[in-house]
Amino acid sequence: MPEGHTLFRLARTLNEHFAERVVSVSSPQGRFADAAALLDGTRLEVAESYGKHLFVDFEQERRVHVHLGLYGKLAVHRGAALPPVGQVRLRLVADGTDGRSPSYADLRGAPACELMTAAEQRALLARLGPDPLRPDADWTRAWERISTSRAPVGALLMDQSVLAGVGNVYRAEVLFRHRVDPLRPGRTLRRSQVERMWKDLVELMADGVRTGRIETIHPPHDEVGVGRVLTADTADSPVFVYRRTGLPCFVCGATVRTEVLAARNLFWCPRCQPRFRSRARAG
DNA sequence: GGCGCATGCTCAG
DNA sequence: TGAGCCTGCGCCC
Repeated sequence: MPEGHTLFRLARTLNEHFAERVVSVSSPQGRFADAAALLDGTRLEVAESYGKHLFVDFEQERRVHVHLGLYGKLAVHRGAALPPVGQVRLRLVADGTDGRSPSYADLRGAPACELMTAAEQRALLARLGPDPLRPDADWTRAWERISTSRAPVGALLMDQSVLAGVGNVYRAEVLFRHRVDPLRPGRTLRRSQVERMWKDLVELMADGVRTGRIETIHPPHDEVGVGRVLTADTADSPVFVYRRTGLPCFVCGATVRTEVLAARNLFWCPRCQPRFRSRARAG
């Protein structure tokens, strides 16, 4: 599931296998062949993620930018490299002649796999909002965007320039956990509410890094599920509303709904997240 | 086996 | 707004 926690784990795994090692770099599929030839036989220094972006730094200030998009995959394996299967855009191999365990990694299906200069990387990072997985993240930058936007909060949470790393699953789940109407305009939210949602995302995404899965139900109930008690067996679902269209809400029993918002399927409970109405003004 | 959809994002129009 | 990327999965046959 390539939301931010997946990229964070991938960077960590790449470092465990390849950091500070001389690697063979190739592009069996051919679409990254020129860049691969440039990097081949050089030292991979470190991998790092920002939001849903992955950067792999090589010696001589060379770095590869990878974005997995909806269905890109990066598989890392221990052991000697097997012949590539399918369309392998990028392959990294550490053959073990350095005395460490041999490893290899294959990248498939990614919309972005490219060499990037330091200036290009800075420009890309400058477009990203705070990433809940980064300890130095400043959530008030997200608040500044949300509090001044008429756009629905359900669209703002998916906007990587507002928050980096949040995808469709975390969007739906955090809105449910805080009983927020996804269509509510950003600027009608209170600062304290956005702060609570941010802190919840920090914990939920850190859990995602630990487990490798998005699990937003912590039975029998948790403080942020905002003091609510589960009224149904949730054993078959790790989440409250994501992809549960037509099924009963675990808290109130109402039917979970779906609607397209910002070109993506949005899931919510119409009773737990009632439609926001701006306060009528006396006049 | 075929089909359609999916955790994302960019670009053309 | 729609196509594109071109993988993996669940579902249906």
